[in-house]
Amino acid sequence: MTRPAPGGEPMALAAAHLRAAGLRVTVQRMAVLAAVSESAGHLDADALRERARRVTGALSLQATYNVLRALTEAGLVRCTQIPGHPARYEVEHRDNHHHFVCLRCAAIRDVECTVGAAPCMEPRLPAEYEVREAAVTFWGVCPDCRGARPDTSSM
Amino acid sequence: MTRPAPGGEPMALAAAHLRAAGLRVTVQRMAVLAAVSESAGHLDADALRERARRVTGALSLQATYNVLRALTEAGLVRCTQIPGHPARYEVEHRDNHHHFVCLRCAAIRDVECTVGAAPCMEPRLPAEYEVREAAVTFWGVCPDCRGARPDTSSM
DNA sequence: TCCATAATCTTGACTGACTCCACAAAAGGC
DNA sequence: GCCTTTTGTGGAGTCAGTCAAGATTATGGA
Repeated sequence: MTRPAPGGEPMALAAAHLRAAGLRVTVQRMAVLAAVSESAGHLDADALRERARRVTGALSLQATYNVLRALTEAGLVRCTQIPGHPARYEVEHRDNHHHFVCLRCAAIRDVECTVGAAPCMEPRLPAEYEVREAAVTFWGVCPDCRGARPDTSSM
Repeated sequence: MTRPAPGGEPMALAAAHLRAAGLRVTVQRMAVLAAVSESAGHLDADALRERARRVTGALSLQATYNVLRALTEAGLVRCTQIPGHPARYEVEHRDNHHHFVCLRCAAIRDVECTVGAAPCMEPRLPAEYEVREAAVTFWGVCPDCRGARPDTSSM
């Protein structure tokens, strides 16, 4: 039996990532980062807090937000804000992918870039505008929701 | 002197639009719709309420939200939700344009479609996904902000 | 023109997501 | 191991938006 700590390897990995990013290594940060990594992505702050608590025991909501902001600023985590829903977090892969959001269940699914590596990065704007990022969000209905209820909504 | 009502022609126009959309014509609705039309677009509910109040005198925030929802559902107004900012409204032109958002001052500017009429509408998703809309948001720095402060932020 | 009725507006309380603040706790360099 | 600085905690507060109930008002028919 060689389980060093609750959370095991993901925690060690998280610690390494934190250190590499020049962040202080705390139980809370490891736990939250591990939670983001382990989930398939797209969990909100509260869900991540719940998961992290399995390791830390207690974890304030404030701390969760602090950690997530630190991780986001360090480039370890990507924050996806979908209008009308709490912000969700996923591991930063730097692949510039986009998102499909289900209008019914609000599920999020990653979508590969439609065109090349940085799609739609050539808006028709005067040169003075400095474009740094393009976020594409596809709105629609996911297979699960289509199956459950053919199509009642018209929006 | 033939000024029929405070607000004048825009109000009459708004009334006509409301009637055409099958909505009841109320002072509040005319005032809000006129406010959306007169502004260059991209005002939030509170700003629109302020403008509408010049005509209606009093107007509750709740009524403003009700009216904006009715107008949006009727297809007269388009609601643009930028993560981290209150929802903003503009007249629906059905031209499928997108938005540029300044990271510093949060100003919004319309952007013509990058490719054809419905850009990026071909995400690499299984056929079971029903895509209804694609929203493209460009994040960057507007000319005003670049001029005022060369470039201090790195985000 | 008046009236009945259903849609709309007002007021006030409430929710959810997130932030601010001050103090306590802990990480990491010496 | 000590000390400085960064982090985390708990509680109050903010902001955008919603819910609910009763008062008003637009609209179609008599």
